[in-house]
Amino acid sequence: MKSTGVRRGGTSAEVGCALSRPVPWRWKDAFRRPVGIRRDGRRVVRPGSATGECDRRAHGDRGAADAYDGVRSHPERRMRLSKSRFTAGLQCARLLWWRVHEPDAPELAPDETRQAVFDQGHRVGAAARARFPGGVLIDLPHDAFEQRVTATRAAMDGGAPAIFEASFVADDTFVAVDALERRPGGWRLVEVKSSTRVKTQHLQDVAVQVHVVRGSGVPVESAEVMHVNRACTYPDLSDLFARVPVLPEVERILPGVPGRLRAQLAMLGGDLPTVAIGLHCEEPYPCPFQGRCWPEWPADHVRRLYFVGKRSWELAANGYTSIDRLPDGMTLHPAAERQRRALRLGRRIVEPTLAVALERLVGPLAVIDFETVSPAIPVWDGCHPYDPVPAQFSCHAQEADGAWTHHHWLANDTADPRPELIRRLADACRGARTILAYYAPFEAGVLAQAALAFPKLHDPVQSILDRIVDAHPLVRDHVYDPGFNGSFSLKAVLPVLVPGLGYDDLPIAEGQAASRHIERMLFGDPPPHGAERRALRDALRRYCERDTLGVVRLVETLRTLAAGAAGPV
DNA sequence: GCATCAATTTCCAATTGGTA
DNA sequence: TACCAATTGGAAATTGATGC
Repeated sequence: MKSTGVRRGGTSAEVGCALSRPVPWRWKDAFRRPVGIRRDGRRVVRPGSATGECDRRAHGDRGAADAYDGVRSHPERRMRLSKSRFTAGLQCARLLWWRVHEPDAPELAPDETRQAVFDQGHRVGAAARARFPGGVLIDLPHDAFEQRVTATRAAMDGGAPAIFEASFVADDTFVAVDALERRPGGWRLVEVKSSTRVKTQHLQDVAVQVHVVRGSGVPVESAEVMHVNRACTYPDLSDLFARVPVLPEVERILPGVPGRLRAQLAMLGGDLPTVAIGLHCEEPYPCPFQGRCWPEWPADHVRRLYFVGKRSWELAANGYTSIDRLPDGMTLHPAAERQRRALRLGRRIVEPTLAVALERLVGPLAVIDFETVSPAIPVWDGCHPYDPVPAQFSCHAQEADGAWTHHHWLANDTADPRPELIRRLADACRGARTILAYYAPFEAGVLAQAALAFPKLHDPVQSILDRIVDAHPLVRDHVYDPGFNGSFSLKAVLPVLVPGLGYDDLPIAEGQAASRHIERMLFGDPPPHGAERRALRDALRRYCERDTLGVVRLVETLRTLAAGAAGPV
């Protein structure tokens, strides 16, 4: 919900910046229209309200279109839009233009993480089909439009109770409906989503399908979003899906669909359009072409302000582009305030409070890290869709003499990994008085859930939870280095505070990639074998080990910094 | 994609303050 | 005293950052 900037019960919030007495800065003050009305009736212009550089940059065409004149000069193909193109076009005209005119753009090739999301979606889609007995799949090549439409008609005429990938064309737009279900009074259109709830963008998705299906002469009497149901608990998968009727909401959107389709087709007939960058670059989905439209944000740009989120767009639009030029009265998150000070000083800030915070870390220490798998369709007892289940851990544990020993375990088959993992982890942490994890709520949550599923594991889990401490606030609440670029994630912090200990040298360098590889190793069809499997397991071990070693070195660095900060400045 | 936690914002009702 | 606007404070909802 977007803030209107006006509170209930009065209009005076509209004139806040010009009140005669000082008022505390509120975030929304930065976002109101650049021109306000003072209580005395005079117009005021807020500072920095001239055309923002943000807008000027947005016009920064890179001439990419020129390279594709050849594509554009081809004779017009009649069928230009599809369901996914339509929704892309709703997000941004440039995104749609590039998708159509430059389909082989490297930005459009899914990276490992996006591919994993798509794969998960395909598995969910296949499971959804099993919920429609007797359904017929239109199993033809993706781009065989005419044959698919013909096959769909044949299936409808042949009395199929449900048709998967039911294909239709109208208004130069092709859609393939996930499931079209025969009903007494017509047909029910079902859109399958691997999300756990209906989202607003799903409604547009359904709307364009209803428009095209009805435009093909097929009566659509209801429409549903069929999404994954988090309440479902393995082994009972009978309620894996929830089905939500959405036709009333969709009917409200439908009148606008033909105009949007026409506008998109007209836009595609022209040159690359100009669109200002903004929030739509990130919502509802991060645009793969950000690299073409966005400048390289300087270290002091408000885009890099910690905890700023989408407000950065409004700040920039109102002329506030530099963090150190934000008004002094603007209250920031304490870490963002420290970031602003560090940028103004041009150096790292270490608060004297760091030493106090480090006193909590009573040795011997252990540092732990998990890698998890979160299948949309649960596979182990007591699990719900997307529950993260630990399948690998790394632990650096301090011996009595202060030396570090590394412990590690990685699942190797489809058995539930939790009992074995927790037994080994409890062993590894036996001598530790403090157990550190970076962003410990994640590890703690995963452990607590395992104890719920396996009551026998309660005691070892509780013993770990009693000693666990989060390393993340040690950095966020006490240290800022301009090299952090507004992030306190381990991947942002470690290369700055522990130079030389990054992730660049590792074949697997990121948690989501690790998760995807573990899933492939355990459930792949076929799973990797032989040398490939050994290499994969080695890469996973090295990644997880780097995370815990990183926290070990990080704590050492923090102790050195704290000792320096405690002395005379 | 999802979950969690903490921070922030919004909402709503109660209270306070000013004016007629 | 009645009324309205402004302020306050707590609850609920949303957002942002982090993890996978």
